[in-house]
Amino acid sequence: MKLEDAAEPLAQLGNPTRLEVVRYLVKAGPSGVPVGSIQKQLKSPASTLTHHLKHLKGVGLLMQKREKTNLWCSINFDRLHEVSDFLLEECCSFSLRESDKAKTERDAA
Amino acid sequence: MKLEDAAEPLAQLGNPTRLEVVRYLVKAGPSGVPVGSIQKQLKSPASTLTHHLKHLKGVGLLMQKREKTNLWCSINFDRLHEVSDFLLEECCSFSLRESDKAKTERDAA
DNA sequence: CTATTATTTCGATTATACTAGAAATATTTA
DNA sequence: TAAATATTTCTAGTATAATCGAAATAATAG
Repeated sequence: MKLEDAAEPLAQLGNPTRLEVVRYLVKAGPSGVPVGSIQKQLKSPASTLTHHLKHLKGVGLLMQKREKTNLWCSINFDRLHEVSDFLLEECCSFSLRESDKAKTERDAA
Repeated sequence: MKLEDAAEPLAQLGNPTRLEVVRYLVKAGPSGVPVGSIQKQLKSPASTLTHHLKHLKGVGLLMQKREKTNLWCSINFDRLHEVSDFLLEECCSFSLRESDKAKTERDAA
């Protein structure tokens, strides 16, 4: 995953309300929950919630599927994984290099 | 790490310029680099960069240490790890529960 | 003390994000 | 078709963020 592609999802996850939505959807699992359930859970006005869901959908973190009157929302686990992987690569890339350096130093001694 | 504590660092990482700063600092390792090096690398105006560094410092992702005329910046690896761990917990928590559910279903059969 | 280099603060501009009520739309049920 | 429920769009106010030049400050070297 490229930096430019990681920045947007990270920014979206950086909003407390949206992060709560994500946490709630992760707990809900692949089947997801209707918008209304999220609304009740977060006690958020419907229009505000719609706004946030649009953002999450926009960066591919959210999937939606209509069934009867309800719109079911679920997390795109793959996408969320990509983002966390990106961060993990970023913050662990030095540790790896450090190990190499340590090895190099041992070899030199 | 609590959701409220994760949202702010995530938001800061969500800015492309700051994410580049972070990536550059990760590559630089624990010793870090002076502000001026980041400035040259990113070709960012000094005042803009200062602004972004202040943000990263504000959420504990950046550490600074003066030495002669230079101000050396380095990543707080622990903090960055905390953030990526938070995301990882979020996106993996279901997989775990799914395994449990699958086991439960097998047991029931 | 002066000059030099590094970095920050100030200030102003412009852009983007958050919030939420009211009205509109969509979908199902009676 | 009418009523009920779920969700979205519209709209607008308010707040926060990004940008960067110019001037100010900090730290050292000569």
